[in-house]
Amino acid sequence: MARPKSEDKRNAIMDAATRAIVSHGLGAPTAMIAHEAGVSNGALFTYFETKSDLFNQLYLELKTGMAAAVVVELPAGAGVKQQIAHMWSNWLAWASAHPARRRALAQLNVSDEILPEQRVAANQIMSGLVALMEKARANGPLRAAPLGFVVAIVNSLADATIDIMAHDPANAERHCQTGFDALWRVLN
Amino acid sequence: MARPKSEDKRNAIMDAATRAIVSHGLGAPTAMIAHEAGVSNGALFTYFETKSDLFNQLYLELKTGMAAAVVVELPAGAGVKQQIAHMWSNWLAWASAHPARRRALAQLNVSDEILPEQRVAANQIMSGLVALMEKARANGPLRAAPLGFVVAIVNSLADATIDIMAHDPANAERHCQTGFDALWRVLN
DNA sequence: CGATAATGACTGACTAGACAGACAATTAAA
DNA sequence: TTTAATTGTCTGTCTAGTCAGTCATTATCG
Repeated sequence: MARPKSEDKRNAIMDAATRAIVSHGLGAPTAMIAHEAGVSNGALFTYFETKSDLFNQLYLELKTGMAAAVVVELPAGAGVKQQIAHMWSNWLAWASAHPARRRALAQLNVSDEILPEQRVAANQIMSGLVALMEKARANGPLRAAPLGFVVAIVNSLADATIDIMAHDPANAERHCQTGFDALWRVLN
Repeated sequence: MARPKSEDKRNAIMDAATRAIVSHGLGAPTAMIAHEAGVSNGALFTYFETKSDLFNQLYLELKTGMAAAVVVELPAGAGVKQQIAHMWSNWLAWASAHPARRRALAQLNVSDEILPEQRVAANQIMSGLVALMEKARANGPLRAAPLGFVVAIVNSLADATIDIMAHDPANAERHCQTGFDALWRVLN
């Protein structure tokens, strides 16, 4: 197999792309990303066919990482409210710990660079979470609403909460709680 | 004196920019915008110093238009809940009537092309609305939260509702109501 | 009221720079 | 020695913004 590709370098490129997107948007030059990753311009294209390909893979990877973080130590036996609270806390903790990843993901989310099939794949990764939301709203006022609507609402509440936490970290804990209370009022 | 600038052309450029942003993001070439507006490449730069300037003015104009639409026929004497409901209905009606404007505004909102002073100006335009939200949450569970958090939550709920309405127009009326109910549960 | 001068909007070809991706040469693993 | 990763230069393309020249409009004259 001759010289193997290095997982480290791939990760370095991913990280560099994340940072470059935060600071320069999706217009960030590939040369900048490569340089930031400590890799030559050309090497980037041995790991990713095109810039668009890089962004699509990054999108999926960020989303996967986020989904994994959200379900960490989820109390399987606990009630729905407790599970949702746990998920909420994990989610916001992830966003606080990785602000760059979260912001890059937000940019990729609204971009038309991301192929529909990648979005579908990303949604499947979140399926466990979606099932949880499905349970949470089953007997509440949103029981008749489309599931997609519920997911969108939860997402947007999380985004708003994450924003205020990032903006006022001193009261992050309180904002997290406030956000959850609001979420629970919406669902029940 | 001499040939006056045409308000029509300015509007044509704004409209073209709106459409171009929706279809090609903020990377839409100025040449495309000019062409779409039926105006020469150079003329665009007699109306707007730079591309960034165009986007900043467009941002402010879209936001102003939205704010104006939201307060149309606001029942001054009515209770807070009724006023909020009216505002909500106006807001979503505006978004349904002008999907391109709404999507372009969303893109501009998350862009770093928009100068902070423009954001401040935009917020001042929305001040009447913000005052209304302030009243609505005054005795509810969010009474201790920062006003910015409340605004962000309302915004995000509106966005989620607008999305589902756009995606499933047949049930738009019902989704609008569901969204408002959720909003009211959050505020009270 | 013509005629002409002054103004500045308008045109579209042009430029300078940036960028994605290709490639020939080099290096390192197998 | 073979294979493939890696390098950094190179190229063709694209784009924001410029500019010399044109043309519509208004102001000011005799």
